[in-house]
Amino acid sequence: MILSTLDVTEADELADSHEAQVIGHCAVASDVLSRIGDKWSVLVVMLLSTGPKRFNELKRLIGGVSQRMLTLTLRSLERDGLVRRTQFPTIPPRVDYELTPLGHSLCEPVRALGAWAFENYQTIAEARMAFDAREFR
Amino acid sequence: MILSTLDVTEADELADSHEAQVIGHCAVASDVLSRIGDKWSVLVVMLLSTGPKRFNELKRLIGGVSQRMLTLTLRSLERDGLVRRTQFPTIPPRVDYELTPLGHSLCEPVRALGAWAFENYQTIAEARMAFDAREFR
DNA sequence: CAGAATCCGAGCTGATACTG
DNA sequence: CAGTATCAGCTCGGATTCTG
Repeated sequence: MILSTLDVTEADELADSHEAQVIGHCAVASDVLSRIGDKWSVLVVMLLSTGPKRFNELKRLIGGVSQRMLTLTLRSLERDGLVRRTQFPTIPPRVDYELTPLGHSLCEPVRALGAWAFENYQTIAEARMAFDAREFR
Repeated sequence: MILSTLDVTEADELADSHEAQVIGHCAVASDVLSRIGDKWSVLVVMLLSTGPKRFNELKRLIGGVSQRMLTLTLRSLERDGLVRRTQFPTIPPRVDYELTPLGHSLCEPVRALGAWAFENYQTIAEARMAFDAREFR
């Protein structure tokens, strides 16, 4: 179970140290990150932040995702209560996906991280090139 | 190459739409997330935010990490310019890891996400249980 | 102490075909 | 349209062993 990485025993053992709090706090942050850190979740959440979308609409917008992965991504977002799925029993079937309030609240910190990424990804790219250049001496 | 998921052709094709910007912006965010969204990077960065640490010191503090994964995590953080590695040619060898200014700047948005996680992970856990309960009807 | 190298199994992923 | 089912390929990650 992902969200119980920090079980009670471990927490108690380290209860006093300052690092324990850092670890505890970050274990939770880490779990959330590994949840939304996959290839598609953030993309989906951010696209849904502008309003409800249908399945194939998302698929087209994202572009590089297989229908299998989009299904799995949406299902796990729904499971975590970030996305609400509404299906209309029409023919052909129609399914809408939209963010829950919880999903919307996630957008803010994600946008903060996105802003950081946007400001620094060139620096990162340069650091990588410099690093890789030193590899081949 | 991770940071070029959004290549120029795609960017041009979608240049006008509003979603294009969402996608473009989020592709970068997504790359960064998939970079730090792995199991250990955030933990390492946050631990280093309190000061330089040695290899086995980090290993002990984190607890559940194999030395292989810690090595790989540190190396890729170093490659991205988030961590500086300093080795002292003593016997036994000693290696210090510390955050670069770039690494420190990452702490802020990550902390924001951590705060969100801390506030909401119980809600998420409940949503999961509710979802899983509905599975078995 | 701080790794590098190797092996190997579990799990993620994409492609493909099928369904209501 | 919006999925499900199945299978093969590949990557990830842990355990173990070896080195300067």
